[in-house]
Amino acid sequence: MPTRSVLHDDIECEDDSDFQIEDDLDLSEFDEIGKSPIGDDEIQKAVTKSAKDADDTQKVPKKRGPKKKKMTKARLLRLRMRRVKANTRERNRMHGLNDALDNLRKHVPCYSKTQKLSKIETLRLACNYISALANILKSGVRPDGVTFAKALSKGLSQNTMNLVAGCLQLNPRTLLPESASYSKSYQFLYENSSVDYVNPLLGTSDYANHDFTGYDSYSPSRGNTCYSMPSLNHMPQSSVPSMVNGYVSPRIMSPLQGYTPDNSLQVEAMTSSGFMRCDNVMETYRHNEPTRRHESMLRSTLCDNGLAGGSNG
DNA sequence: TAGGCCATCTGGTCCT
DNA sequence: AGGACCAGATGGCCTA
Repeated sequence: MPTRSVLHDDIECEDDSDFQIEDDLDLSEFDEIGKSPIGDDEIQKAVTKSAKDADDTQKVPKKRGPKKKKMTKARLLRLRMRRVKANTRERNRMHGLNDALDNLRKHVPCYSKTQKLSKIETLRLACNYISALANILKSGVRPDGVTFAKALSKGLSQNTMNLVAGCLQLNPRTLLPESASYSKSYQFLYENSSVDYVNPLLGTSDYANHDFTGYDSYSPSRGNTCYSMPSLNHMPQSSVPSMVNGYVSPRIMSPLQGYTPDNSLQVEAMTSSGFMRCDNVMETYRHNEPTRRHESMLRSTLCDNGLAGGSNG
């Protein structure tokens, strides 16, 4: 049975003589607590509190049982100081925990310095991310963006879901169960495009030299290329990706879609040198249902720019 | 204003 | 004895 220590022992005070300051009390140990020295005011607070505690103990009626240690003011002060030290350690411990959590935030798909994920959402997203990646390894199948986003979003709050959707350049509605029609249009964009689409979160060798820990990585202040996303300007702030990772490989040409306030879909294409606006396909896709004509126009535009293979029909 | 999130304090427990 | 870890309580801040 291990001995156990308590920061506040059961106490019993007998008379005023208990409150003589012990001669052997060495207060020098209280000069520095943990890594951060405590100020005079903190010591004074501790002394004041210990004195109050000592006063309070006089009101406690005596109990039967083994005789408890006498509680002197000095002893109370010592315990109080011990408590202060423990508080400092606990603070530092929690800071370490938070640092680790911050580190984890940088390794999950949705990292933003401006819109920090909460602790619980960070842990949930990390779990989902690990599961999703494990499934990919296990199945060897690369999921489409919507499927991947849904896997990431399991059990997340709506705000975090929006963030995930923004990271993957999806309309947040695509992650809702009742959004089959939205998913459909995205499936078209991802699966039927003749361009070499690469899921932003499923890095390939093309991404080896890039940091995909978060879209902040591509902010101008970090010296990376910054692409504009005009068609996303009207999206709810929580859904706007300040920059989306994964679209930087020179060979990547990806259809990019954004939503206007009336929920219409616009399509742009993007290359390593920036967005290429496909003017002749900028007609809005009402209700997100791209027509054969839209598809054909998009393909021909991409081909004209040497960014995609020939038309598939 | 209620609820979510967070930092901090605190006492209990376990371990060395 | 003392440190690490944990969970409950509390108060502050922010947002819908």
